[in-house]
Amino acid sequence: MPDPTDPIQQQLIEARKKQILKAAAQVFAEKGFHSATIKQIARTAGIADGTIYNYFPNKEALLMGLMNQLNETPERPIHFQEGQTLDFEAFLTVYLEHRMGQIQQDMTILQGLLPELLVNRDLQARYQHEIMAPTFQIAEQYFGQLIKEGKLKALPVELTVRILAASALGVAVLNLLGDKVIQDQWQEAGKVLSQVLLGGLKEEKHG
Amino acid sequence: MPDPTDPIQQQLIEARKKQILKAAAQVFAEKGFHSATIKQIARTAGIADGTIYNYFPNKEALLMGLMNQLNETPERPIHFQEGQTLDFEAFLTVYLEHRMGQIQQDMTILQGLLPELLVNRDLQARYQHEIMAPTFQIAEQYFGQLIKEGKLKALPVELTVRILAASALGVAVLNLLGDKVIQDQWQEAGKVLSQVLLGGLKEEKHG
Amino acid sequence: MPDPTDPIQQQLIEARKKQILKAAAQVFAEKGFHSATIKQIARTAGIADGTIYNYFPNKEALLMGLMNQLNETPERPIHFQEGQTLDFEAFLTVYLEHRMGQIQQDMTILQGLLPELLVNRDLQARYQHEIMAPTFQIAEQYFGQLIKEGKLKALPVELTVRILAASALGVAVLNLLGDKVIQDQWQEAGKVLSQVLLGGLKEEKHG
Amino acid sequence: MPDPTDPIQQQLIEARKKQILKAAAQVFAEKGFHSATIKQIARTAGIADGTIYNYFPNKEALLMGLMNQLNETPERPIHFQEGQTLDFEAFLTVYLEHRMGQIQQDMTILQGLLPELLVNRDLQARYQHEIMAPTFQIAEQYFGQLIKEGKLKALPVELTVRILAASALGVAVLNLLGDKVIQDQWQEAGKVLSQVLLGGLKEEKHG
DNA sequence: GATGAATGAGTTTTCATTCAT
DNA sequence: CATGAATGAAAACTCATTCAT
Repeated sequence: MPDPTDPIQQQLIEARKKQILKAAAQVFAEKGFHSATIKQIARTAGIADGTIYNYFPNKEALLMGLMNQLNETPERPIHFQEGQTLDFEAFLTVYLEHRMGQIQQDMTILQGLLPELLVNRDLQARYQHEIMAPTFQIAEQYFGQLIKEGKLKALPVELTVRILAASALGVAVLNLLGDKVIQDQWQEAGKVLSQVLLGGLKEEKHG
Repeated sequence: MPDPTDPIQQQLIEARKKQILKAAAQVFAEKGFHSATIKQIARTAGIADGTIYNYFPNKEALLMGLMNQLNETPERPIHFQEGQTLDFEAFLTVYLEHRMGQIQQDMTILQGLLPELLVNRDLQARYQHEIMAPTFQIAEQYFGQLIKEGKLKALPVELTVRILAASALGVAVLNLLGDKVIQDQWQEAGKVLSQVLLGGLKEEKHG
Repeated sequence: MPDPTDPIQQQLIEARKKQILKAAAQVFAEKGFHSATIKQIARTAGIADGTIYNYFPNKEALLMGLMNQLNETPERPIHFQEGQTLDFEAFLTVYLEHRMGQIQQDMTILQGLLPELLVNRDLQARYQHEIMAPTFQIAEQYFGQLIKEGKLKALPVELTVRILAASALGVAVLNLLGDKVIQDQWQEAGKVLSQVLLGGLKEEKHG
Repeated sequence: MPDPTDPIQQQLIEARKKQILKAAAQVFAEKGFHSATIKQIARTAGIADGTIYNYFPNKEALLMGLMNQLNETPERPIHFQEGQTLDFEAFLTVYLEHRMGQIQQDMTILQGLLPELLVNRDLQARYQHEIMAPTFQIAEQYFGQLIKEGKLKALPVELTVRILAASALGVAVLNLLGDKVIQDQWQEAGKVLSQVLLGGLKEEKHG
C-alpha cells in the first residue's frame, strides 16, 4: 500500500495527471469537448480508459484541470508589479507582447477550454473566481494609480481594464475562428494592438 | 394539392422555421449546442420532436439557420457607406454604438453559436465565407481610403480592421463569460471602447 | 354522399387501388418492404401520403394487395386442364415456358413480396392458403393420374409436384439474387429446366 | 496490457462474436432483419445492447458475419473433387444428401439472411462474389468435364449448374415459405430431387 | 375524398463510467 | 494501480399513421 503522502508518489501522480491533461488538451482542441471521447484521450496519452478515472473523477474534471494549468503559469502577477517601475507605454508594449506570446502558447488549451467556458456555468464561475477576478483586481489598482498620476485618460477604470483584456481576448478568438490574417501575423497583431490602445487610430493633428 | 410556391404556404413555412430557430437559440444559449436536446427545443417551441425534422434536416442545420439569421440583419453594409459622409470620429462612435446594440440583441444567438463556431470546422468555414470575409473586405476598403486621406494613422489595414472587430468581439465574449461589469454597463462599455480606439489610453501631453 | 355500391364508384376505387399497388410494387422491389416509405409510394403514385390510407388500412395491407394481384392472373388453373389433352412432355414444356414468362412479368411484384413472405407469418399463412395449397392440389391430382397411367415414374406425388415448383421458384430466386447468367438467359433457362425435369441430366445409354 | 494478438484473447473475442451471431441468427429468423431489434438480440445473447457494438460496427455487420459463417463450412469444395473418383450418379446422390443436410443445419441462418439478400444490393454483391461465383466456377469445370466424357447430356453448362443449384435452393425456399410437406420430409425431398435430376420425371420406355 | 403537416413511439448507436481481473 | 470489456442511459432521427382543412 503506497503511502499517499510519500513525495515520490505525489510526483508520480502529478506527472500522470499532466500526461493526461496534455492529451486531453490536444483532443479537446481538435474535436471540441463533447466530441472528444475518453477513449481518444486515453489512446493519445498511451494509457487505458479506466486509468484516467484513477486521476480525475470524470470527464469534466479534465476541463477543470486544464483551467488550473492555465492559471499555473506563474509569470502573470509579476508583470503588473514590474509595471510600477516602467513607464506605462513601455510596460503595455512589453506586457502585451509577452501576453500574446503566452496566449499563443496556450492556444491549444484555450481552444479546448473557451467553447466550453462559454457554455458551462460551473466552469465559468470557477474561471471568474480564480482567474478573471484576481487579474482584474490587480489591473484596476494599477490603472487607478496611473490615472491618479495623470498618466492615463480618466476613463472608468473597471471598464477600461476589461476593454483592454477584451481586445487581446478578441484577437485570440478571431484566431480560433480561423482568420488567416491573424493566424499568419500573430505577433504583428500584438504590436498593432498596443499602438492602437496607446495612441488610438486617429492621426494626431500637427500644429 | 397546396402549391409549394404559394406565398401563403411559404410564409407559414418561414414562420414555423423562425419559431423553431427561436427556441433553438434559447436552448443552445442555455445549455450549449451539444447538451441541448431536440426534445428540449421542441418543448420550448411547443411542438413535437419530429416536427423539427419537417423543417430542418438535422440538428446541425439549426446552427446554420441561426447563422443565417445573424446574417440577415440588413443594416451592416449600409453603415460603412454612411461613413463616407460623416467624419471618422463621428462615424466610429455611431457605428460602434449601433453595433453594440445589435450584438446585445443577437447575444442569445451568439451565445449558442459562438462556442460551436470555435469547434466546428464546417460551420467555421461558412462563417468565414458568409460573414467575416465580406465584412472585412468592405471595412478594409473604407479604412484604406481614410489612411490615404491622412485621417488615420498608417497602420497595416488588414490587421487594423481585424483588431477593431476583435475589440468588439472580445467585449461580447467577456459578456458571455459572465463578467458582471460588462453585463451591467454594456452601452457604457461601447462608449469607452470607441474612446480608446479613437484616442488611445494615454493622456495627451499638454504644452 | 357517393353511393358505395355504385358500380362506377367501385371502378374508380379499384383503379385507384391498382395505381397505388403498382407504385408500391415498384418501390418495394427497389428498396424492400421495410426501407420503402409511404411517402415514396405516394410520390411514385402521384398522390398524397394520406390518400393511401383511404384505400388500404396500413402499409402491410399493400403487401396483401400485391399478393392478390399475383393471384388474380386468371390463366393458371386453365393450363393444368389443358394438360389432360396434351401429352405430358409437350404440356410441361409449354407450361414451364408460359410459367417462366409469367414469373418474369411478375418479377417486380415477386421481388417486393418474396422477402417479406419469408419473414412475415401472417402473409405466409395467406399465401399458403390462397395460392400454394390450391395450386398443389390441382397439380397433385394431375400428376397422380399420370403416374397411374404409367406415363410418369412412380415418385411420391406430393414431393414431386413441390420439387417441380421449387425448381422454377429457385430459378426465380437466383435471378432475384442477381445472378447474371440467369438474368441474361431467362427463357433459355426455362428450356434447360424442362429438359432436365423431363429426361434428367444423365446421358441415356445407347445400345 | 493484454496483448491483442494473444491467442487466448483472440479466442475470447471469437467466442463472443459467435455468441452474438447465434443470437442474431435466431432473432433474424424469427422476426426478419428489420423487425429484429438490437435489444432483442442482446437479450437473446444474454448481454447488454452496447456490448454488441464492441464486436460489430453496426446491425448490418451482423448479416455479414452470418454470411461468413455460411461460407466457413469447409467441406463444400472437397465434394466436387471427390466427384472425380465416384461416378456421377453416386456423386450427385451423396452430394445432394450432404447438401440438404447442411442446408437444414444452416436453415436458421438462411432464413435470416435470404430475405435481406433479396433486398440489399451490397449484401447481394458480397454473396455473389464470395459464395456463388466460386461455387459455380468449380461446378462448371466439373460438369464441363463430365459432358466432354459423354457422361452427361450436352446441355449449356452455365445454365445447367445454376438450375441444379436453383432446384436445391427452391426446395429450401419452399421450406422457408412454410410448406408442411417439405418441412416434414426434408431428407426424402432430397432423394426425390436427385432422382428427378438424374433420370427425369418421364418413365423410360421399355422395348 | 384528397391533402400533407404534425405527431411521438420506437430504433440504432454512442460513450462516460464501472469493476473484475 | 492499470486494464479494457461490459454496461445501459440518453440522444438523434425516422416514418407509419392521424386528422384538420
